[in-house]
Amino acid sequence: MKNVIPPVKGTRDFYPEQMAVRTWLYNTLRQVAESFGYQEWEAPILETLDLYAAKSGEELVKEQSYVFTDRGGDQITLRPELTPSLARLVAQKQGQLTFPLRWWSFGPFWRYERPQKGRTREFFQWNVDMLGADSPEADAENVAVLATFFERVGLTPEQVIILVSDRRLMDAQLDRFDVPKAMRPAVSSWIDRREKLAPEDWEAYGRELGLTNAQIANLKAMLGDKELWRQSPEQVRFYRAIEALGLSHFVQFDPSIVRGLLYYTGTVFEAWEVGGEIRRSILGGGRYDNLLADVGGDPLPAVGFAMGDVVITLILEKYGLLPTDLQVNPAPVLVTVFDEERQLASLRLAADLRRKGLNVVCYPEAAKLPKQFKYADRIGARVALVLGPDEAEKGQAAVKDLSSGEQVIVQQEAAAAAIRKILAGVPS
RNA sequence: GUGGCUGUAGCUCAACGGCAGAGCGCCACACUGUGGAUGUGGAUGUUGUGGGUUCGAAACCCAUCAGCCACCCCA
Repeated sequence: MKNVIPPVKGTRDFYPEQMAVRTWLYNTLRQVAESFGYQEWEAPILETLDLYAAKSGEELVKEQSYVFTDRGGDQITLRPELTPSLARLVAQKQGQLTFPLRWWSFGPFWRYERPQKGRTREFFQWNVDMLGADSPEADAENVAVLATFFERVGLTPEQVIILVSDRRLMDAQLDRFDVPKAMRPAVSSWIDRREKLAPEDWEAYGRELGLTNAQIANLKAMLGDKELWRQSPEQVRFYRAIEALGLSHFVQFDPSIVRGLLYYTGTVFEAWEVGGEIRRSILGGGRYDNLLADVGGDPLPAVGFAMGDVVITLILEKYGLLPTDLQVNPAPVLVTVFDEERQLASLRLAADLRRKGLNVVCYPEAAKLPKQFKYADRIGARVALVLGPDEAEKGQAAVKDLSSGEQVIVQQEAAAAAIRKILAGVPS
Protein backbone atom coordinates (compact mmCIF):
# COMPACT_ATOMS: atom_id res chain seq x y z
CA MET A 1 0.00 0.00 0.00
CA LYS A 2 1.51 3.23 -1.15
CA ASN A 3 1.01 6.72 0.23
CA VAL A 4 -2.14 5.91 2.15
CA ILE A 5 -2.36 7.86 5.38
CA PRO A 6 -2.48 5.15 8.05
CA PRO A 7 -5.36 4.84 10.51
CA VAL A 8 -4.98 6.12 14.07
CA LYS A 9 -3.20 3.55 16.23
CA GLY A 10 -5.56 1.24 18.05
CA THR A 11 -8.59 2.01 15.89
CA ARG A 12 -10.34 -0.51 13.67
CA ASP A 13 -11.78 -0.05 10.21
CA PHE A 14 -15.18 -1.68 9.89
CA TYR A 15 -15.48 -2.95 6.32
CA PRO A 16 -19.00 -4.12 5.48
CA GLU A 17 -18.19 -7.66 6.66
CA GLN A 18 -17.04 -6.43 10.07
CA MET A 19 -19.83 -3.89 10.26
CA ALA A 20 -22.34 -6.70 9.74
CA VAL A 21 -20.86 -8.50 12.76
CA ARG A 22 -21.01 -5.36 14.87
CA THR A 23 -24.62 -4.75 13.86
CA TRP A 24 -25.48 -8.36 14.66
CA LEU A 25 -23.91 -7.94 18.10
CA TYR A 26 -25.82 -4.71 18.63
CA ASN A 27 -29.12 -6.30 17.64
CA THR A 28 -28.52 -9.24 19.97
CA LEU A 29 -27.66 -6.95 22.88
CA ARG A 30 -30.76 -4.89 22.23
CA GLN A 31 -33.03 -7.93 22.19
CA VAL A 32 -31.61 -9.20 25.47
CA ALA A 33 -31.78 -5.81 27.21
CA GLU A 34 -35.31 -5.19 26.00
CA SER A 35 -36.42 -8.62 27.17
CA PHE A 36 -35.69 -7.33 30.69
CA GLY A 37 -37.44 -4.02 30.01
CA TYR A 38 -34.32 -1.85 29.73
CA GLN A 39 -34.55 1.39 27.73
CA GLU A 40 -31.88 2.47 25.28
CA TRP A 41 -30.10 5.77 25.91
CA GLU A 42 -26.92 7.53 24.86
CA ALA A 43 -24.59 10.21 26.25
CA PRO A 44 -22.16 12.57 24.51
CA ILE A 45 -18.84 11.22 23.36
CA LEU A 46 -17.17 14.38 24.63
CA GLU A 47 -17.29 15.05 28.37
CA THR A 48 -15.40 17.35 30.70
CA LEU A 49 -12.37 15.82 32.38
CA ASP A 50 -13.90 16.86 35.73
CA LEU A 51 -16.64 14.27 35.31
CA TYR A 52 -14.11 11.46 35.72
CA ALA A 53 -11.72 13.01 38.23
CA ALA A 54 -11.70 11.10 41.50
CA LYS A 55 -14.63 8.87 40.52
CA SER A 56 -12.92 6.56 38.10
CA GLY A 57 -9.56 4.92 38.69
CA GLU A 58 -6.66 7.32 38.87
CA GLU A 59 -4.76 5.60 36.08
CA LEU A 60 -7.86 5.63 33.91
CA VAL A 61 -8.12 9.40 34.23
CA LYS A 62 -4.48 10.47 34.32
CA GLU A 63 -2.83 8.01 31.98
CA GLN A 64 -5.47 6.50 29.74
CA SER A 65 -7.84 9.27 28.77
CA TYR A 66 -7.75 11.16 25.52
CA VAL A 67 -7.77 14.75 26.79
CA PHE A 68 -7.55 17.99 24.86
CA THR A 69 -8.17 21.65 25.45
CA ASP A 70 -10.93 23.01 23.23
CA ARG A 71 -10.91 26.45 21.64
CA GLY A 72 -12.66 27.91 24.67
CA GLY A 73 -9.94 26.59 27.00
CA ASP A 74 -11.99 23.78 28.58
CA GLN A 75 -10.44 20.40 29.35
CA ILE A 76 -12.40 17.89 27.27
CA THR A 77 -12.04 14.13 27.19
CA LEU A 78 -13.16 11.43 24.81
CA ARG A 79 -15.21 9.35 27.23
CA PRO A 80 -13.22 6.37 28.63
CA GLU A 81 -16.33 4.85 30.24
CA LEU A 82 -20.04 5.56 30.51
CA THR A 83 -21.03 5.29 34.16
CA PRO A 84 -20.11 8.87 35.19
CA SER A 85 -22.18 10.18 32.26
CA LEU A 86 -25.07 8.03 33.42
CA ALA A 87 -24.76 9.48 36.91
CA ARG A 88 -24.77 12.98 35.44
CA LEU A 89 -27.87 12.40 33.29
CA VAL A 90 -29.78 10.89 36.17
CA ALA A 91 -28.70 13.57 38.64
CA GLN A 92 -29.85 16.30 36.25
CA LYS A 93 -33.41 14.97 36.07
CA GLN A 94 -33.57 13.02 39.27
CA GLY A 95 -36.98 14.36 40.26
CA GLN A 96 -38.56 13.61 36.92
CA LEU A 97 -37.45 10.03 36.35
CA THR A 98 -39.35 6.93 37.39
CA PHE A 99 -37.33 4.62 39.60
CA PRO A 100 -36.13 1.97 39.54
CA LEU A 101 -34.99 2.87 36.05
CA ARG A 102 -33.41 0.38 33.71
CA TRP A 103 -31.20 1.79 30.96
CA TRP A 104 -28.85 0.25 28.41
CA SER A 105 -26.46 1.69 25.84
CA PHE A 106 -23.95 0.60 23.19
CA GLY A 107 -21.41 3.05 21.84
CA PRO A 108 -17.76 3.94 21.30
CA PHE A 109 -15.19 4.63 24.02
CA TRP A 110 -11.50 5.52 24.01
CA ARG A 111 -8.57 4.66 26.21
CA TYR A 112 -4.99 5.56 25.44
CA GLU A 113 -3.24 2.24 26.04
CA ARG A 114 -0.85 0.03 24.10
CA PRO A 115 -3.04 -2.05 21.78
CA GLN A 116 -2.71 -5.84 21.92
CA LYS A 117 -4.88 -8.92 21.59
CA GLY A 118 -8.31 -8.12 22.99
CA ARG A 119 -7.51 -4.45 23.53
CA THR A 120 -7.84 -1.49 21.20
CA ARG A 121 -7.79 2.24 21.86
CA GLU A 122 -11.21 2.71 20.34
CA PHE A 123 -13.77 0.12 21.34
CA PHE A 124 -17.50 -0.35 21.71
CA GLN A 125 -19.11 -1.07 25.02
CA TRP A 126 -22.44 -2.44 26.15
CA ASN A 127 -23.66 -0.83 29.38
CA VAL A 128 -26.62 -2.12 31.36
CA ASP A 129 -27.62 -0.32 34.56
CA MET A 130 -30.44 -0.25 37.07
CA LEU A 131 -30.78 2.76 39.33
CA GLY A 132 -32.99 3.28 42.35
CA ALA A 133 -32.96 -0.23 43.74
CA ASP A 134 -30.57 -1.52 46.38
CA SER A 135 -31.70 -5.12 46.78
CA PRO A 136 -29.46 -8.11 46.13
CA GLU A 137 -32.25 -9.23 43.80
CA ALA A 138 -31.59 -6.15 41.67
CA ASP A 139 -27.94 -7.18 41.49
CA ALA A 140 -29.06 -10.66 40.48
CA GLU A 141 -31.21 -9.26 37.70
CA ASN A 142 -28.28 -7.27 36.35
CA VAL A 143 -26.13 -10.40 36.27
CA ALA A 144 -29.06 -12.28 34.74
CA VAL A 145 -29.14 -9.87 31.80
CA LEU A 146 -25.60 -10.77 30.82
CA ALA A 147 -26.04 -14.48 31.58
CA THR A 148 -29.06 -14.37 29.28
CA PHE A 149 -26.89 -12.76 26.62
CA PHE A 150 -24.42 -15.64 26.96
CA GLU A 151 -27.28 -18.09 26.53
CA ARG A 152 -28.65 -16.19 23.56
CA VAL A 153 -25.40 -16.29 21.60
CA GLY A 154 -24.87 -19.96 22.43
CA LEU A 155 -22.10 -19.73 25.03
CA THR A 156 -22.16 -22.41 27.71
CA PRO A 157 -21.01 -22.47 31.36
CA GLU A 158 -18.19 -24.74 30.20
CA GLN A 159 -16.93 -21.81 28.10
CA VAL A 160 -17.64 -18.70 30.16
CA ILE A 161 -18.30 -18.06 33.85
CA ILE A 162 -19.43 -15.04 35.85
CA LEU A 163 -17.40 -14.65 39.03
CA VAL A 164 -19.02 -12.73 41.87
CA SER A 165 -17.94 -11.23 45.16
CA ASP A 166 -18.96 -8.36 47.43
CA ARG A 167 -16.91 -5.40 48.62
CA ARG A 168 -18.90 -5.21 51.87
CA LEU A 169 -17.96 -8.80 52.62
CA MET A 170 -14.32 -8.14 51.76
CA ASP A 171 -14.23 -5.03 53.92
CA ALA A 172 -15.63 -6.97 56.85
CA GLN A 173 -12.86 -9.54 56.38
CA LEU A 174 -10.18 -6.86 56.16
CA ASP A 175 -11.61 -5.31 59.34
CA ARG A 176 -11.33 -8.68 61.06
CA PHE A 177 -7.68 -8.96 60.05
CA ASP A 178 -6.95 -5.35 61.11
CA VAL A 179 -5.86 -4.24 57.66
CA PRO A 180 -5.76 -0.41 57.85
CA LYS A 181 -8.21 1.42 55.55
CA ALA A 182 -5.36 3.34 53.90
CA MET A 183 -3.75 0.08 52.77
CA ARG A 184 -6.87 -1.38 51.19
CA PRO A 185 -6.52 -0.16 47.61
CA ALA A 186 -3.01 -1.62 47.51
CA VAL A 187 -4.20 -4.82 49.19
CA SER A 188 -7.00 -5.07 46.63
CA SER A 189 -4.59 -4.95 43.72
CA TRP A 190 -2.38 -7.43 45.59
CA ILE A 191 -5.35 -9.82 45.81
CA ASP A 192 -6.08 -9.19 42.16
CA ARG A 193 -2.56 -10.25 41.17
CA ARG A 194 -2.49 -13.55 42.99
CA GLU A 195 -3.05 -15.63 39.88
CA LYS A 196 -0.31 -13.81 38.01
CA LEU A 197 2.55 -14.18 40.48
CA ALA A 198 4.37 -17.20 41.85
CA PRO A 199 3.15 -17.93 45.42
CA GLU A 200 6.47 -16.85 47.02
CA ASP A 201 6.62 -13.65 45.01
CA TRP A 202 3.02 -12.89 45.83
CA GLU A 203 3.62 -13.32 49.56
CA ALA A 204 6.83 -11.28 49.42
CA TYR A 205 4.92 -8.53 47.64
CA GLY A 206 2.30 -8.65 50.42
CA ARG A 207 4.99 -8.18 53.08
CA GLU A 208 6.37 -5.23 51.11
CA LEU A 209 2.96 -3.62 51.33
CA GLY A 210 3.23 -3.91 55.11
CA LEU A 211 1.08 -6.96 55.74
CA THR A 212 2.14 -9.20 58.61
CA ASN A 213 2.68 -12.92 58.13
CA ALA A 214 -0.45 -13.55 60.18
CA GLN A 215 -2.49 -11.25 57.96
CA ILE A 216 -1.14 -12.91 54.81
CA ALA A 217 -2.03 -16.33 56.19
CA ASN A 218 -5.54 -15.13 57.07
CA LEU A 219 -6.07 -13.54 53.68
CA LYS A 220 -4.84 -16.66 51.91
CA ALA A 221 -7.28 -18.76 53.89
CA MET A 222 -10.04 -16.29 53.08
CA LEU A 223 -9.30 -16.37 49.35
CA GLY A 224 -9.50 -20.14 49.41
CA ASP A 225 -12.81 -20.16 51.26
CA LYS A 226 -15.46 -20.98 48.66
CA GLU A 227 -18.17 -20.85 51.33
CA LEU A 228 -17.31 -17.37 52.56
CA TRP A 229 -20.38 -15.90 50.81
CA ARG A 230 -22.57 -17.57 53.46
CA GLN A 231 -21.37 -14.91 55.91
CA SER A 232 -22.93 -12.17 53.76
CA PRO A 233 -26.74 -11.82 53.92
CA GLU A 234 -26.64 -9.94 50.61
CA GLN A 235 -24.66 -12.67 48.90
CA VAL A 236 -27.01 -15.34 50.21
CA ARG A 237 -30.02 -13.49 48.80
CA PHE A 238 -28.15 -12.81 45.55
CA TYR A 239 -27.50 -16.50 44.82
CA ARG A 240 -31.06 -17.44 45.77
CA ALA A 241 -32.36 -14.93 43.22
CA ILE A 242 -29.93 -16.17 40.56
CA GLU A 243 -31.19 -19.68 41.18
CA ALA A 244 -34.81 -18.54 40.84
CA LEU A 245 -33.87 -16.89 37.54
CA GLY A 246 -32.53 -20.24 36.39
CA LEU A 247 -28.98 -19.05 35.77
CA SER A 248 -26.92 -20.58 38.61
CA HIS A 249 -24.86 -22.60 36.15
CA PHE A 250 -23.27 -19.38 34.82
CA VAL A 251 -22.49 -17.85 38.23
CA GLN A 252 -19.86 -18.62 40.85
CA PHE A 253 -18.63 -16.97 44.05
CA ASP A 254 -14.97 -15.95 43.90
CA PRO A 255 -13.47 -13.93 46.78
CA SER A 256 -10.55 -12.75 44.63
CA ILE A 257 -12.79 -10.54 42.46
CA VAL A 258 -12.13 -6.96 43.55
CA ARG A 259 -12.45 -4.69 40.45
CA GLY A 260 -10.26 -1.71 39.71
CA LEU A 261 -12.75 1.13 39.61
CA LEU A 262 -13.13 3.06 42.84
CA TYR A 263 -16.86 3.61 42.80
CA TYR A 264 -18.01 0.05 43.46
CA THR A 265 -19.59 -0.37 46.90
CA GLY A 266 -21.19 -3.82 47.09
CA THR A 267 -21.63 -6.73 44.73
CA VAL A 268 -18.87 -6.92 42.12
CA PHE A 269 -18.53 -9.35 39.23
CA GLU A 270 -16.49 -10.22 36.17
CA ALA A 271 -16.91 -12.76 33.39
CA TRP A 272 -14.02 -14.91 32.17
CA GLU A 273 -13.40 -17.60 29.67
CA VAL A 274 -13.26 -20.88 31.58
CA GLY A 275 -10.28 -22.37 29.75
CA GLY A 276 -8.38 -19.17 30.50
CA GLU A 277 -6.76 -19.16 27.08
CA ILE A 278 -8.06 -15.64 26.54
CA ARG A 279 -6.55 -14.05 29.62
CA ARG A 280 -8.66 -10.95 29.77
CA SER A 281 -11.99 -10.33 31.47
CA ILE A 282 -14.98 -10.26 29.16
CA LEU A 283 -16.83 -7.71 31.26
CA GLY A 284 -17.04 -6.20 34.69
CA GLY A 285 -19.68 -4.64 36.86
CA GLY A 286 -21.18 -4.20 40.27
CA ARG A 287 -23.02 -2.01 42.72
CA TYR A 288 -22.08 1.68 42.96
CA ASP A 289 -24.35 3.31 45.52
CA ASN A 290 -22.35 6.52 46.07
CA LEU A 291 -21.78 7.73 42.55
CA LEU A 292 -24.95 9.80 42.19
CA ALA A 293 -24.18 11.74 45.35
CA ASP A 294 -20.58 12.15 44.19
CA VAL A 295 -21.64 13.97 41.04
CA GLY A 296 -23.99 16.24 42.96
CA GLY A 297 -27.25 14.31 42.91
CA ASP A 298 -29.27 12.91 45.78
CA PRO A 299 -27.97 9.55 46.97
CA LEU A 300 -29.29 6.75 44.76
CA PRO A 301 -28.40 3.07 44.75
CA ALA A 302 -27.25 1.64 41.42
CA VAL A 303 -25.92 -1.52 39.84
CA GLY A 304 -24.57 -2.08 36.35
CA PHE A 305 -21.99 -3.69 34.12
CA ALA A 306 -20.00 -2.89 30.98
CA MET A 307 -18.90 -5.32 28.28
CA GLY A 308 -16.44 -4.35 25.56
CA ASP A 309 -16.95 -5.63 22.03
CA VAL A 310 -13.35 -6.74 21.49
CA VAL A 311 -12.96 -9.61 23.96
CA ILE A 312 -16.47 -10.99 23.53
CA THR A 313 -15.91 -11.05 19.77
CA LEU A 314 -12.68 -13.02 20.29
CA ILE A 315 -14.56 -15.49 22.49
CA LEU A 316 -17.43 -15.88 20.05
CA GLU A 317 -14.96 -16.34 17.22
CA LYS A 318 -13.02 -18.97 19.16
CA TYR A 319 -16.15 -21.01 19.80
CA GLY A 320 -17.50 -20.57 16.27
CA LEU A 321 -20.52 -18.60 17.48
CA LEU A 322 -20.28 -15.63 15.15
CA PRO A 323 -22.96 -15.92 12.50
CA THR A 324 -21.58 -16.75 9.07
CA ASP A 325 -24.66 -15.96 7.00
CA LEU A 326 -24.81 -12.22 7.62
CA GLN A 327 -26.25 -10.24 4.75
CA VAL A 328 -23.54 -7.89 3.53
CA ASN A 329 -25.23 -6.76 0.33
CA PRO A 330 -28.73 -5.44 0.74
CA ALA A 331 -29.79 -5.59 -2.91
CA PRO A 332 -30.80 -8.98 -4.34
CA VAL A 333 -31.55 -7.52 -7.77
CA LEU A 334 -29.18 -6.26 -10.48
CA VAL A 335 -30.43 -4.48 -13.59
CA THR A 336 -27.86 -4.76 -16.37
CA VAL A 337 -27.15 -2.04 -18.92
CA PHE A 338 -27.14 -3.51 -22.42
CA ASP A 339 -25.56 -0.57 -24.22
CA GLU A 340 -25.45 3.19 -24.00
CA GLU A 341 -28.60 3.52 -26.06
CA ARG A 342 -30.58 1.50 -23.52
CA GLN A 343 -28.99 2.80 -20.32
CA LEU A 344 -31.84 5.16 -19.51
CA ALA A 345 -34.36 2.38 -20.00
CA SER A 346 -32.46 0.36 -17.39
CA LEU A 347 -32.45 3.31 -15.01
CA ARG A 348 -36.22 3.69 -15.47
CA LEU A 349 -36.82 0.02 -14.82
CA ALA A 350 -34.63 0.06 -11.70
CA ALA A 351 -36.44 3.11 -10.36
CA ASP A 352 -39.80 1.46 -10.98
CA LEU A 353 -38.72 -1.66 -9.08
CA ARG A 354 -37.51 0.43 -6.15
CA ARG A 355 -40.86 2.24 -6.01
CA LYS A 356 -42.41 -1.19 -5.72
CA GLY A 357 -40.31 -1.88 -2.64
CA LEU A 358 -37.38 -3.86 -4.01
CA ASN A 359 -33.69 -3.18 -3.27
CA VAL A 360 -32.14 -2.80 -6.70
CA VAL A 361 -28.66 -2.16 -8.06
CA CYS A 362 -28.38 -0.82 -11.60
CA TYR A 363 -25.03 -1.28 -13.35
CA PRO A 364 -23.58 2.22 -13.63
CA GLU A 365 -22.39 2.04 -17.24
CA ALA A 366 -22.72 0.05 -20.41
CA ALA A 367 -20.43 -2.96 -20.27
CA LYS A 368 -20.19 -6.48 -21.63
CA LEU A 369 -22.89 -8.69 -20.20
CA PRO A 370 -20.46 -11.34 -18.91
CA LYS A 371 -18.79 -8.67 -16.85
CA GLN A 372 -22.11 -7.49 -15.46
CA PHE A 373 -23.23 -11.01 -14.61
CA LYS A 374 -19.95 -11.70 -12.91
CA TYR A 375 -20.50 -8.56 -10.88
CA ALA A 376 -24.00 -9.75 -9.98
CA ASP A 377 -22.44 -12.95 -8.61
CA ARG A 378 -19.82 -11.14 -6.63
CA ILE A 379 -22.25 -8.86 -4.87
CA GLY A 380 -24.51 -11.79 -4.08
CA ALA A 381 -27.44 -10.73 -6.26
CA ARG A 382 -30.03 -13.44 -6.78
CA VAL A 383 -31.80 -11.98 -9.78
CA ALA A 384 -30.44 -10.20 -12.87
CA LEU A 385 -32.48 -8.31 -15.41
CA VAL A 386 -31.54 -7.76 -19.04
CA LEU A 387 -33.08 -5.04 -21.20
CA GLY A 388 -31.79 -5.68 -24.71
CA PRO A 389 -33.16 -4.58 -28.07
CA ASP A 390 -35.35 -7.69 -28.36
CA GLU A 391 -37.08 -7.10 -25.04
CA ALA A 392 -37.13 -3.33 -25.15
CA GLU A 393 -39.09 -3.04 -28.35
CA LYS A 394 -41.93 -5.08 -26.83
CA GLY A 395 -41.77 -3.34 -23.44
CA GLN A 396 -40.40 -6.51 -21.91
CA ALA A 397 -37.45 -7.50 -19.73
CA ALA A 398 -35.56 -10.74 -19.19
CA VAL A 399 -35.63 -11.81 -15.54
CA LYS A 400 -33.00 -14.36 -14.68
CA ASP A 401 -32.81 -16.48 -11.54
CA LEU A 402 -29.07 -16.53 -10.88
CA SER A 403 -29.10 -19.62 -8.71
CA SER A 404 -30.99 -21.85 -11.19
CA GLY A 405 -29.97 -20.07 -14.37
CA GLU A 406 -33.55 -20.02 -15.55
CA GLN A 407 -34.80 -16.95 -17.32
CA VAL A 408 -38.27 -15.66 -18.12
CA ILE A 409 -39.31 -12.82 -20.41
CA VAL A 410 -42.04 -10.68 -18.91
CA GLN A 411 -43.67 -7.30 -19.50
CA GLN A 412 -41.71 -4.67 -17.56
CA GLU A 413 -44.73 -3.87 -15.36
CA ALA A 414 -44.76 -7.51 -14.28
CA ALA A 415 -41.01 -7.66 -13.55
CA ALA A 416 -41.42 -6.90 -9.84
CA ALA A 417 -43.85 -9.79 -9.43
CA ALA A 418 -41.53 -12.16 -11.30
CA ILE A 419 -38.59 -11.09 -9.12
CA ARG A 420 -40.61 -11.59 -5.93
CA LYS A 421 -41.48 -15.09 -7.05
CA ILE A 422 -37.79 -15.94 -7.47
CA LEU A 423 -36.81 -14.34 -4.15
CA ALA A 424 -39.56 -16.27 -2.40
CA GLY A 425 -38.10 -19.46 -3.80
CA VAL A 426 -41.21 -20.31 -5.81
CA PRO A 427 -40.28 -22.34 -8.88
CA SER A 428 -41.54 -20.62 -11.99
C1' G B 1 5.72 3.57 30.44
C1' U B 2 8.91 -1.57 29.93
C1' G B 3 10.27 -5.86 26.98
C1' G B 4 10.03 -9.48 22.69
C1' C B 5 8.83 -10.66 17.51
C1' U B 6 7.80 -9.07 12.49
C1' G B 7 7.91 -5.52 8.05
C1' U B 8 9.08 -8.49 0.39
C1' A B 9 3.26 -7.81 -5.39
C1' G B 10 -3.73 -6.13 -3.80
C1' C B 11 -3.63 -10.66 0.03
C1' U B 12 -0.84 -14.99 2.30
C1' C B 13 4.08 -15.96 2.19
C1' A B 14 9.10 -17.86 -0.15
C1' A B 15 14.00 -16.49 -1.39
C1' C B 16 18.46 -15.84 4.25
C1' G B 17 25.16 -12.65 0.93
C1' G B 18 25.05 -13.78 -5.82
C1' C B 19 19.34 -12.28 -11.84
C1' A B 20 13.11 -10.62 -6.42
C1' G B 21 9.58 -15.54 -6.80
C1' A B 22 5.03 -18.77 -5.83
C1' G B 23 -0.11 -19.43 -4.63
C1' C B 24 -4.52 -16.75 -4.41
C1' G B 25 -6.67 -12.39 -6.36
C1' C B 26 -6.76 -8.90 -10.64
C1' C B 27 -7.02 -7.95 -16.20
C1' A B 28 -7.56 -9.97 -21.25
C1' C B 29 -8.89 -13.86 -24.48
C1' A B 30 -11.30 -18.79 -25.60
C1' C B 31 -17.08 -16.89 -25.06
C1' U B 32 -19.34 -9.96 -29.75
C1' G B 33 -27.09 -11.31 -25.81
C1' U B 34 -25.96 -14.08 -20.08
C1' G B 35 -22.44 -15.28 -14.34
C1' G B 36 -20.29 -19.28 -11.13
C1' A B 37 -16.32 -23.87 -13.79
C1' U B 38 -11.97 -24.65 -16.92
C1' G B 39 -7.87 -23.38 -20.02
C1' U B 40 -4.28 -19.90 -22.18
C1' G B 41 -1.86 -15.38 -21.87
C1' G B 42 -0.76 -10.69 -19.20
C1' A B 43 0.12 -6.65 -15.64
C1' U B 44 1.84 -5.53 -10.72
C1' G B 45 7.56 -4.25 -6.39
C1' U B 46 12.05 2.32 -4.60
C1' U B 47 11.96 -5.65 -0.44
C1' G B 48 8.61 0.13 5.52
C1' U B 49 12.24 4.49 5.64
C1' G B 50 17.38 6.50 6.24
C1' G B 51 22.33 5.35 6.77
C1' G B 52 26.48 1.74 7.23
C1' U B 53 29.45 -3.00 6.07
C1' U B 54 30.55 -5.58 1.27
C1' C B 55 32.99 -6.59 -5.35
C1' G B 56 27.72 -7.52 -4.47
C1' A B 57 22.39 -6.49 0.67
C1' A B 58 15.56 -8.25 0.66
C1' A B 59 19.21 -10.91 3.73
C1' C B 60 24.44 -8.58 8.05
C1' C B 61 24.97 -3.85 11.45
C1' C B 62 22.91 0.99 13.37
C1' A B 63 18.93 4.34 13.55
C1' U B 64 13.91 5.37 12.67
C1' C B 65 8.76 4.40 11.63
C1' A B 66 4.79 0.94 11.63
C1' G B 67 2.27 -3.55 13.04
C1' C B 68 1.70 -7.68 16.29
C1' C B 69 2.50 -10.02 21.16
C1' A B 70 3.48 -9.82 26.44
C1' C B 71 3.95 -6.75 31.02
C1' C B 72 1.18 -2.65 33.25
C1' C B 73 -3.90 -1.54 33.51
C1' C B 74 -8.61 -2.52 32.07
C1' A B 75 -14.11 -3.28 28.59
